[in-house]
Amino acid sequence: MPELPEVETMRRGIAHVVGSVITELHVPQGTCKPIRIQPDARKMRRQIVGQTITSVGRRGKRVLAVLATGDAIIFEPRMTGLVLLNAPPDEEHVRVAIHLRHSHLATSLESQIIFWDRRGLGSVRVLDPEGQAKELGPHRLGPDALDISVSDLSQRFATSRSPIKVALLDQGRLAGIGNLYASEILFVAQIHPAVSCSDIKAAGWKRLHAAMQFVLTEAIRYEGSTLGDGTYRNALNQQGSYQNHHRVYQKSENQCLVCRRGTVRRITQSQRSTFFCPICQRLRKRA
DNA sequence: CCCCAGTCCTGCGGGC
DNA sequence: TGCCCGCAGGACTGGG
Repeated sequence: MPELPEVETMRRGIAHVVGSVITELHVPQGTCKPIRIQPDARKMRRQIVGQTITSVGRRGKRVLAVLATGDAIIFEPRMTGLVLLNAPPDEEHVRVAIHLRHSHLATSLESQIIFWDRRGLGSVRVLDPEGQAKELGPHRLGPDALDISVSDLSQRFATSRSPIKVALLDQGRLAGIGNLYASEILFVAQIHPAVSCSDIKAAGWKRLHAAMQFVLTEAIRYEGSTLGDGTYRNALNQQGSYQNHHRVYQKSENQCLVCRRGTVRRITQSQRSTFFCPICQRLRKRA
């Protein structure tokens, strides 16, 4: 389930395609239901083949390859999507292959950006600047979790009466956090996941902000989390290792690593699993 | 506007 | 051995 650290790792993994020219677009017709492609393969091919990639970026949980025309290819992995350089885990779930010529290299190497997706909930779209402003703009997506300031964070959340864990998943408020990192961040911030946003005080927003920067940066350093199903991979089809450093996620019944007294609990919030330590993360905090 | 349940989609593991 | 069901949780949709 790629979240900010996994998507940032994918972005970094394909970053050196900047300067390359797109020579071909393949949309294989596999056995599984096709993913969302916009526009259709023929129009997309017309729009991107022959164009140079001028930058590779990230917005929340999406990877962007921006072309010299100003158009951008937007990869949205959702649950099981991967943005790879060559080497997909298997052929049957390759959804899009973008062939490149590294024209800036004397050797003229060829390679491909591959969008691979087992479950097929992800999408690949090419949007012009107007479409990008509409789909990625501030009214659709909140600020990136690695860019937001403490004051902006508290202002955007404090008026909500939702539980903080649920609110953190709202990409319109804040972009990049998903189910796994929401639990990890709240644990480090020592905030109970069921606390209403409106009950969090200034000190709490400060801790949450610091924990968010800390956990996301740490997770990027370990190239993200490859969970038990082994789906998530970096651009070279290698596993991340942050799963070895999780503090609470999928650690129900484990002893808490910080207080050594509490037992990690799993609860369900908005039909999603949340993990926390009931001793470190009290509903009523620090009287 | 705000919030929640339902939906999409595939692969895996449990129960019988 | 095979089948069905539930579960995983990204983002979107419809309804209260």
